[in-house]
Amino acid sequence: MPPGMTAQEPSLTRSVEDYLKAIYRLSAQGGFATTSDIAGLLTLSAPSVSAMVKRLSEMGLIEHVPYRGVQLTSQGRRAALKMIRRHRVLELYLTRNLSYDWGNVHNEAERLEHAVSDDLIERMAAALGDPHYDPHGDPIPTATGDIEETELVSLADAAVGADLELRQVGTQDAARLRYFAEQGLVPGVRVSITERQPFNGPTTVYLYASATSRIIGRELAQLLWCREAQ
Amino acid sequence: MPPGMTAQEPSLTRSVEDYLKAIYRLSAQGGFATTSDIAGLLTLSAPSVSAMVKRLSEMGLIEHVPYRGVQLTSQGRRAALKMIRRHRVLELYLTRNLSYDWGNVHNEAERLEHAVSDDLIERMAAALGDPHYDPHGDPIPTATGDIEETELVSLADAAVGADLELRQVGTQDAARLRYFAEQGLVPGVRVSITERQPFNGPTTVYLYASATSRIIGRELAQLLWCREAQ
DNA sequence: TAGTCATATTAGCATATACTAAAGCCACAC
DNA sequence: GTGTGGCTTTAGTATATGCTAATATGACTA
Repeated sequence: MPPGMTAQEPSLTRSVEDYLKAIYRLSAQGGFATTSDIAGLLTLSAPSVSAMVKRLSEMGLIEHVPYRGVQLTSQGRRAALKMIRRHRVLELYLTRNLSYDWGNVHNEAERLEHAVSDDLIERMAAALGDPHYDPHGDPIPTATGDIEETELVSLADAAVGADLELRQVGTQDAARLRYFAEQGLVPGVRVSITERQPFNGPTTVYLYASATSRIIGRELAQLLWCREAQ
Repeated sequence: MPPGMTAQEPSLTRSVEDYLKAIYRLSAQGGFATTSDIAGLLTLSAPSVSAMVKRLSEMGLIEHVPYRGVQLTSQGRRAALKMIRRHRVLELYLTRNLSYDWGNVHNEAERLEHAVSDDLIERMAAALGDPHYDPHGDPIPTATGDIEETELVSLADAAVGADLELRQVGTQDAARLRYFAEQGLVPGVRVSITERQPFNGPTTVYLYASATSRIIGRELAQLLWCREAQ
């Protein structure tokens, strides 16, 4: 490539963009995103994910360790952050300028983020005064792909009623990790806190993915680090 | 279907939506849209169009007369007008609220029109004060699918520099029709007037599709009815 | 009226993406 | 240290959409 020329990012398909976003979320803490986690997040079958993982790997967007999982390459990370910027700028624009409320805005942004041009996103960002946070308080990556790390809160301390995304499980203990996995409490899942008993009592959470609830004792809840859901 | 329930329009793919729009434009004067006209407008091969025509026909969106061409059914026309409404509302919104100029706005709207929800379009239309015309002066169909017919101007009278879409050929004479077809002057093509000789002289037009120019005498130019290009 | 040529269609194939069913691998448990 | 169960991958298939090459059709021309 001649000097002074920037790499021409190939335009990605909608599916590829969705996979990259999912992998970004699942591996944000530096670990691997597993096939079944991705399948769960995108509501796809594991074999479909396996096939796509192979393609993404050949495209240089992810690193794949068979039977282990995947991580984004810097190219993949850049593409994922671009989609997240698009999503969050769109959510803020639709909320501020077209009276969407937080509940409706996600699906609209989810479709638009694949269709808008970079130019339109920058125009929207400029119209909003180059914002740093979306309507949910999540940080908006810059156009150059930098993002502020989000603070995490443990499930034991988060407010009742909060919509959360589980980001990190704060233990290496296999038994506990297995128990969490059995309960569907893995990084990436979205939960809502429905109740908490007084005097350091258990927290009750609703899992959107399975439409079921879980009661979690304080000791375990303190291990589940979450952030406000996107 | 129980009374009081409205028909659930199945969501169409991006390709299908593009075909319906093209067929609408090509058959706006009541005639048939031919396979090769559609292929030319969408820059696809004729066999690809043939295959899609078969599918659209089975879906009840068009009527197909083999070796003749196609026309929209009322269902297909409704879908086409919905896309045209989306396109024109988007163009106006982007122009008015995000500083797009007429030259840039078409491509952006072309992609967004497949991704926006009805809800978003109605919010944009409301924010614009329920407009009746897009930035090019073309009428915007209503949400219920009504559209005002556009005025046409003959190529002999349109201003030099105008960007036009050929909509209707004002003769039944076979020799003239054949000549127009040979020259690529068929309904749906987009042209720009580059020059006109004085004293009722010929008009020179540039055809975008073939990137060539044509010099057309006044008698023939008067038969070519155009509208401002979308 | 018959031949020729443009246009339309069919045949055969490619790619991207999804699925289910079957087989492979790994790691915990005993 | 081995076995079993769960997760991953492979095999085989389906759909939507595109292409080129070959064939079919129909309409003007001579």
